[in-house]
Amino acid sequence: MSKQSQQKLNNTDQNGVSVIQTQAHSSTPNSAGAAAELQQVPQLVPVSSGGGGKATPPSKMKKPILDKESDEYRQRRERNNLAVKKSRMRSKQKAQDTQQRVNELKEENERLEAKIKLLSKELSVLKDLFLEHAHNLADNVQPPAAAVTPGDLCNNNNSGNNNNSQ
Amino acid sequence: MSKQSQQKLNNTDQNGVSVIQTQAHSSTPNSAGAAAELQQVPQLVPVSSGGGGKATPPSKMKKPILDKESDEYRQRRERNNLAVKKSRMRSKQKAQDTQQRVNELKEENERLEAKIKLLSKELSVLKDLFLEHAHNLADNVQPPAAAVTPGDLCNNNNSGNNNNSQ
DNA sequence: TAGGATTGCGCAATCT
DNA sequence: TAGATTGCGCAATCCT
Repeated sequence: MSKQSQQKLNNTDQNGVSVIQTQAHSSTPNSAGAAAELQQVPQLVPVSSGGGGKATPPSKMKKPILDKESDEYRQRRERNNLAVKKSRMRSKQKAQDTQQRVNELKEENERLEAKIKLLSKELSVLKDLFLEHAHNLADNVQPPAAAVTPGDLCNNNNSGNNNNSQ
Repeated sequence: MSKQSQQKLNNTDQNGVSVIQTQAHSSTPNSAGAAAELQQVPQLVPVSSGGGGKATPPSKMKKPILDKESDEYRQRRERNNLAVKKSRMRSKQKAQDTQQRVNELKEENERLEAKIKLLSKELSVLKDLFLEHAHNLADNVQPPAAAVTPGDLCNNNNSGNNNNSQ
């Protein structure tokens, strides 16, 4: 984390462009409070790309050779810098949100696991109770017909098992 | 995604340092195959920081004034660029992993929810069965003492409820 | 102190 | 045409 003013200048050569140094005007149109100023605007001079004119470009005729002095250039740069900052903030925020989501889901998982444990226990108790009761009945009374067969319950025991296939 | 060579130069002013342009030697010790060459090495000259000597610096006396010509500088830069790339790759990977984790946790959650549903249903059936049976007993036999009170089971019904408190 | 790891930032090429 | 992304280099810090 650092929040220091930083002045940079870079000359990107491209498509045959020579760079000539010029004294800069320290106008600092920076919105952020940058203290130090030291502009150095390299003068871009298009190097003649051979003898031919630039009519009917071979494939794609981009890069009208940007003039780094022009207001338009600076404006474009500034807008882009803003966009970049915005985009990065978003990206960061998103990453943070995703991490948060992981935490939430983990918690939820634990809750669910706990609930499953509880339900399983309840089921188990209930089944034991039922079986015991059924035995008692069998001992004390002779039911004319089979009322409820404990076997049905036993089937329910762990039928829906899930294999952790991973 | 773009993989184009790019030449840059920037002069960072700091702690009172003026920049004077110098003609560069395009030696290009770059390992990466950068086609175009155009070095512009700004000569860094320390501006006298007042009249006092720089003995016993007030706080931190860093920045021995980097010489952008030196091999050491270039080596440092290159190492740092590598480190940066590495760090960014990691960061990206991590973000990806986190996203993946979210997906996995979501799936797991669904599985757990399904299991809970199943268990709940089983419990419900079992309880109904038990209650019915208890009624039958009550109708047909007069138990000397209370054998099992169905109320106990009803208590177990939905005890462990969970509130989604975000 | 040295040196790798992070982070913020600007530029330019692309993408949308 | 313009904003959004993305790769990259620089420098300041952070962290060992």
